[in-house]
Amino acid sequence: MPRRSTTAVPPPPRPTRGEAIAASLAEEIVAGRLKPGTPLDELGLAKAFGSSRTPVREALRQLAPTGLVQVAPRRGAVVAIPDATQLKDMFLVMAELEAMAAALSALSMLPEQRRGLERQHAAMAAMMRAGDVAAYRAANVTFHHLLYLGTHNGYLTEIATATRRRLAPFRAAQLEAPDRLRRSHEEHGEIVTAIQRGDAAGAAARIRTHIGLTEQTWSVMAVALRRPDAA
Amino acid sequence: MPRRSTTAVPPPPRPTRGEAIAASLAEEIVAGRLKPGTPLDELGLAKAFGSSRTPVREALRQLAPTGLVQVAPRRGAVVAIPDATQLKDMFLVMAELEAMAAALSALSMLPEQRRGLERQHAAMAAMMRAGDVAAYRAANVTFHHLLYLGTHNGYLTEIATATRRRLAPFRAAQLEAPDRLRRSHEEHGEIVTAIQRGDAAGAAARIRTHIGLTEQTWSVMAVALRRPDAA
DNA sequence: ATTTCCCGCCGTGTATGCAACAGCGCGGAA
DNA sequence: TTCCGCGCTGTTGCATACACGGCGGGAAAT
Repeated sequence: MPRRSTTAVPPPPRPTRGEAIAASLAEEIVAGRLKPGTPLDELGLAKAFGSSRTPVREALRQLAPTGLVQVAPRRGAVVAIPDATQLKDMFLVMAELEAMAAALSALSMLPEQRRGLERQHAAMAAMMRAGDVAAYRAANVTFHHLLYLGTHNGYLTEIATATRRRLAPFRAAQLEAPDRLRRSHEEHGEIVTAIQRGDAAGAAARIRTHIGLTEQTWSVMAVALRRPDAA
Repeated sequence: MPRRSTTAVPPPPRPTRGEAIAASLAEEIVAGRLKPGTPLDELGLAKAFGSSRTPVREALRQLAPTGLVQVAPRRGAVVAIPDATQLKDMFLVMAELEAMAAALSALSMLPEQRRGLERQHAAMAAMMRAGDVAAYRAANVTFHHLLYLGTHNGYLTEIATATRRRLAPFRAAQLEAPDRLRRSHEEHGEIVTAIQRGDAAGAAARIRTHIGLTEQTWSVMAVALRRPDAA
C-alpha cells in the first residue's frame, strides 16, 4: 500500500487544504489522468477544488520539487514533461537505488519482512496467471516498496519512492507488453531468492537487470508517447 | 525561430520574491547561521525580508521538501533537526550516490572535465597546505559537484546535490578536525587518479571510503553538536 | 500576403484582512 | 499547595483585492 511517507512524521494530524490538493493532483498525474503538458490553471483548479487560489498555489509549489509539475516563474505550471534524456537519467539512477535497496534488504530484512515479501510475490503470481495487469501493477508498487522498507533506511525509502512516483506516468503502459508480465514476475522471483539467500550482490545485480529491461520495454513505447502536438 | 521552451535549461529569468527568500534561507541554514530547531516565524521573516507573509510562506513550503526545514501543519516551521538515525541513513545513501557518480565519471567524463577536476584538486592542495579551512570547504563543494557533472546525468546531479545540501549543516565543523584536511585531500587524490584511469570500480570504492570517513569524523563531533547550546 | 508593432485581456505575483486553531498563563477548586 | 479548566494572545490557514507581466489578436506598414 503506497502510503505517502515523509521522513519521520508519523501523525499527520489534520492535512491542510493545500496538502490535500497536492495529494489529489499527484494522484491524478501519477495515474495518468492528467497528461504531461497539461497546463494547470490556478483559478481553474481552485474552482475545481472549491477553494481559493491560495491553497492551489501552495500545492503547486509543493509539487514542483517532486518533479511532477514544472513551474515557470511568470508563466504558470504544467504537468511535467521530462525529455528522453531526463527519463534515461532517472531510469539509471532508479536502477541503482533499487540495487542498493535490494542489497541492503538482502542483509538486513527481518524475518517477518522476508515472509511478507514472499507472500507478496506469491500473490502476484496469481495476478500474473490471471493476466490482471491493473492488479499486478498495483501489487508491483507494493513489492518494490517492501524492498525499500527492508533496508530500514528512511532516506533511501524516501528518494526511491519519489523517483518511482516521478517515473510512474511513463511506465503506465509498460506492463501491457505481451510477455512482460510473466518475465517481470520471473525476475522478481530471482530477486526474492537472492534476498532470502542473503546474497546482496546477487540481488543488486538481478534488480539492475530488472529495471534495465523495464526501461527497454518502455523505450519501445516511448516513440508513441513522444509527440503530443505533432498532429 | 520557433519558440523552443526547453524544460530543463535553468537560467531562471527573473527569480520571484518567494524564490529569492527560499534561496536566502537555504543559504543561511546550510551555512549554519540558522541553527537546527530555530523557529521560523512567518511574520518575523516577512519583516526581515521586507515583504509580506505570502512570499515567505511560499519559500517555507518550497524548502520543506528539501528537508532543510520541517513544517508542522498548524504549528509553524523550524529549521530541520534530523535525528541520528536519519543522518546515518543519509550518509549511507550519500556514499552510494557519490560512488555512482564517481564510477560514471570515470567512464564518461570529457577530457576538459578531467582537466577541470585535476585543476580543482591542485587548487585544493594549496588551500590544504595553507590550512585555509573555509576556502577548502567551499572548494570541496565544487570538487564534488564536478564529479556529479562528470556523470552527464542530470537527475543524479540533482539528488546528490540535494542530499549534500541537506547534510551540509551537520558537516560544517567536520573539516576542523586536526588531520582531516590533509587526509581528505589525500583521498581526493586517490579518487581523481582512479577516475583518470577510467577505473570505475576503484573510484567508487575510494569515494565510499572517503564519505565513510567523513561520517565517522562527523560522529565524533556529533556529541558536541547534540547539546542544544548548553554552553 | 506577410511581417511587425501595439494594445487589451488573462493569469500570475504580492499584499492585506479575517477566522480558526494552538499554546499558555491565570484563576479557581480540591 | 497542586491540579484542572478556561479565556487570551499569537500565529497560521485561507480568502480576497490589487498590480505587474506575458501572450495573443488585430491593425497598419511594407
